[in-house]
Amino acid sequence: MTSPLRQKRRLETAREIQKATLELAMKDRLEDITTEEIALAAGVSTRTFFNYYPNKEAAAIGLPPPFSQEDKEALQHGSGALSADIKQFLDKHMEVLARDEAILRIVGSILRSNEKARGILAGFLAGERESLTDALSYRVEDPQSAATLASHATDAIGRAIHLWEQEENLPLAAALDIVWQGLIDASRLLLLPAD
Amino acid sequence: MTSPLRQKRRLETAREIQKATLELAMKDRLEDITTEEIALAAGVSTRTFFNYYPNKEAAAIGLPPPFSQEDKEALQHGSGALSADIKQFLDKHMEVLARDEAILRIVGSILRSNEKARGILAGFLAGERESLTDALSYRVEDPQSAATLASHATDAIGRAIHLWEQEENLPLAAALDIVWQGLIDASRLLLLPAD
DNA sequence: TGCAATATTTTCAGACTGTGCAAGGAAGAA
DNA sequence: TTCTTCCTTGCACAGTCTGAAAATATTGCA
Repeated sequence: MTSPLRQKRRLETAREIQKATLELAMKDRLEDITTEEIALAAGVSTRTFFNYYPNKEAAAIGLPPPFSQEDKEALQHGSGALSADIKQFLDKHMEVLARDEAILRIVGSILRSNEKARGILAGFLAGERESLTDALSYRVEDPQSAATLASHATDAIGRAIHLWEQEENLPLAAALDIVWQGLIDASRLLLLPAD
Repeated sequence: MTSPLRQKRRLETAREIQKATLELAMKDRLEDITTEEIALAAGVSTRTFFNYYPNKEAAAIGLPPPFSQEDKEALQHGSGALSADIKQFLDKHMEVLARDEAILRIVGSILRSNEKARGILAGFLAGERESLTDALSYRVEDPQSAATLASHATDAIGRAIHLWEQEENLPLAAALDIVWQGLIDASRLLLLPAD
């Protein structure tokens, strides 16, 4: 059994390595940095680096916050309008993401140019989406609709981050508001009959 | 200038290499195959392999068909209900994908377990999504809605393929129909007020 | 405190990936 | 044919990642 102290230390080291990775990646592109440099900067051996992350792209992404169990349950048992409840769920998650804006920005820029990093994040998001689908299945009978909504939700987060990266002085929460409105409008458009 | 003949030869070789990659990947997992083995099986040198694809994951994915320019223009200038026109656009694309069902199935299974491959495909899809967003911008004023719809569209394709992989005897086109219906239903759910 | 058990980090060796470069070969153009 | 261009190849080399075992550090407990 791993003691809580050790788990905490592990998380700290993981974060140290991510920090070192991102700092180096701000000067050079991630591709031009070697794992050796990162390990050196983080103060661990190369082998230890690989004990924490399978590759430097994963190190750059770090350990993104998963959807909160509590929030998922709240969504599951919510009784408001579905769209309002989902929006609230996303707001909560955005709040968590906003705690590490600096990291989010750098990771975002890396994701834009690095396919491998995108793939790793996509894998993580697929898992999150699945867990969200499960939660939504309690409120939506049709599995396809539940899956669609979960997909819309993770998508909205991604697009909100994208918008926030582009627009100076637009807070994350506000970016989500805009994206969300776009989603609602798009839904309306999809239900519109021909002119 | 590259002569048409050479371009054709190049495409053929690219396909040969993909074929060799997929054949080997059907026995072993892609991770356990070396580029050397693939090159040998494809009858080219390792160095040539890397002239065609930057890595074995890209070789497995090959050159996925992009959205047809013609179809995008038809969507752009279409005058039917937006949802019907998008659906038709997707139907057309699915038809193209269905021409290589065998490859699609193997690639699908690889994508499920291989992050790097996912990343490569994600990058490709991001480009396609962008071009679709441009096309939709002619019919939808709000950029967010256009981006949302484009995202929904590529998403639907992905989910349709996923469904088709799971359900025995469900044609690709039928899978898209189901997924699309889920999308429409989800749109309706999002516009619903609280109970 | 100090020992034993356990977890972590490091060292080392080695297989595999991916690129630059220069030589050789094949197809198309003149 | 001869020239040109593109493609393929072999070779060398830097970098990635893994397995195994030795060296350290941490924890729980006497």
